[in-house]
Amino acid sequence: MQPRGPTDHLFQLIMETQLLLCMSPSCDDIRKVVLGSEGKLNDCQIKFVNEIYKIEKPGAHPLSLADGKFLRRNEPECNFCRGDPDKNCRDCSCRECGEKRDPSMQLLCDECNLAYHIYCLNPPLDKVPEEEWYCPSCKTDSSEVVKAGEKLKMSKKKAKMPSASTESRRDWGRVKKKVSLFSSSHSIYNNHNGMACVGRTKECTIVPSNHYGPIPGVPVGSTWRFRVQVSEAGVHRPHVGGIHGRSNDGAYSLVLAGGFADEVDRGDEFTYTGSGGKNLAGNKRIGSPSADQTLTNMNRALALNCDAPLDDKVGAESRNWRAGKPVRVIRSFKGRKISKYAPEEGNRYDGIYKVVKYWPEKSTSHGFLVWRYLLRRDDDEPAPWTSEGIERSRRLCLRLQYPVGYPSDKEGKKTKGQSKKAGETSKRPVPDDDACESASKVYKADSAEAVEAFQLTPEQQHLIREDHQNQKLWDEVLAHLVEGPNFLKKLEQSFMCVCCQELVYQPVTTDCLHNVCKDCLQRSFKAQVFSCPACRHDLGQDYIMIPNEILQTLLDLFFPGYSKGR
DNA sequence: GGGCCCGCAGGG
DNA sequence: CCCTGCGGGCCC
Repeated sequence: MQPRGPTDHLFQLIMETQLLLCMSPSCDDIRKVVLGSEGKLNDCQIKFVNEIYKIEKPGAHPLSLADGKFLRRNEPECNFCRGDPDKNCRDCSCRECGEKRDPSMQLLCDECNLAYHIYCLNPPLDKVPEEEWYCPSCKTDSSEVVKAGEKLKMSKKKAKMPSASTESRRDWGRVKKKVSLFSSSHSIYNNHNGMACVGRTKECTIVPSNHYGPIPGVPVGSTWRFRVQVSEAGVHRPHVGGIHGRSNDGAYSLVLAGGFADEVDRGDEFTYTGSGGKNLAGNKRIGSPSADQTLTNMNRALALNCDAPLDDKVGAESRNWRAGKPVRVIRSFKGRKISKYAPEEGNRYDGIYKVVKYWPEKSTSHGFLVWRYLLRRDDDEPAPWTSEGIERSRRLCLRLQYPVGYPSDKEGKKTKGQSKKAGETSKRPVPDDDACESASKVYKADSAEAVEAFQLTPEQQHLIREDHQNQKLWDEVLAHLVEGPNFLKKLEQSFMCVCCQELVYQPVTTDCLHNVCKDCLQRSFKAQVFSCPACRHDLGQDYIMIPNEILQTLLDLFFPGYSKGR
């Protein structure tokens, strides 16, 4: 085979990974890691793939870390052993003995990435170490090396293996490696910044980030403990910022968090203050007012939602307020200090509002100019504080969502020093299943009735009947209609492209009845792989890829705007 | 309870 | 790339 470019190498790997997946269905995570990347992986991901390969596929070759590019080392085979499984090789297998046996016992050095059998080390290890590990040539301080018989907790490397739980891998309180030019030791300390500095572990892909209006499947009243979760849900993407928008388009969402004492919240209507004019010196995210605000950036974006020509001098009032662009509004518990409509805990999605007018004014509290906005609610879904809304939230079993795997109190960190007595109310409520115990018990007997069933429009029903090829799949998916919001999640899973792991776009429905993005299938063919990426069924080199327009139309109906993000 | 300041995501 | 930012945990 001729040498190929990096993208094709990636594709080759994807294909091989899929073969692995067929053999080992517990490999959801490698699937995400490998397939979620577009042509290049970061060092971490490469290491991860290497580990999977060592575990799942003895004799496979590690990836190269060079340039962060997605190249398998010594493509197509190791330069030294040419991939011969019977040949010993100290380059792609154990550095000490060169033997390719026991791939799962081979430890990768966190510095040079070379492999060592744990039993080939001197002294040998009896387990894969929990923390970072450095090989004999990289290690410079023997006190940092985990020796045989030392106490070992749950191995980080093990925890990353596909056989481990498929729970989120959020990095609770990140561990930083401090490297000093003058110190030879690999000192490790814990930053313990927890949720302050974590990144997203998921991303909303069913709609693009510049999507106006509700997020499909997220009902009014949905509540998350942390802003990063709100971002993951696609409801309000910035982790910190109050307004999400684009200065030449408009604002998509905002968060009410009581940042300004002179804001007024009447529930169905509220005033909001623009951003900027703050002193962020000292690497701060929120500062004290120190200058006049301007109608630029996010402030301009929000002004563009108003149904009136933009005016950055005196502001403007909408001609027809309902005609303005919709803004998703989230109320944070922090707004409690100035608003009784703020939730007691977390960040709650309260529905769609429109900008009625905006104007500049001198803040009474600090004297600098701020841009002020009046927003008014325009949503058919009942507001969470109305009796109708409360009833609906109950029916939909909405409650404060914590991140998956969020550490519990008993692990200590948080309550240490606070000497909170057992049983005393803690900020951290009980995990999901017990939270609204009494309510869920009532519904347990017939949980399907507990939520509002998802309603299909006549158009959707019609198109589903027309999508003959996917009839069986639709039957399966439609069985989940009774689960309400969960239906869309099921739908998304069922029509996820096995290559890019996103909702299929321009889907080709194969003879073997799988749905793959046309682009993904074309990439496969370009890499000389002519089989169905889902089941390996041979499609033939001359296969004509015809996108399933009915399915595309349906997916656009269910997930408005998602294809714009492609 | 207030000050400090970090990674991260998003826009420009 | 650089700039922005109605978080959040920790230390005092």
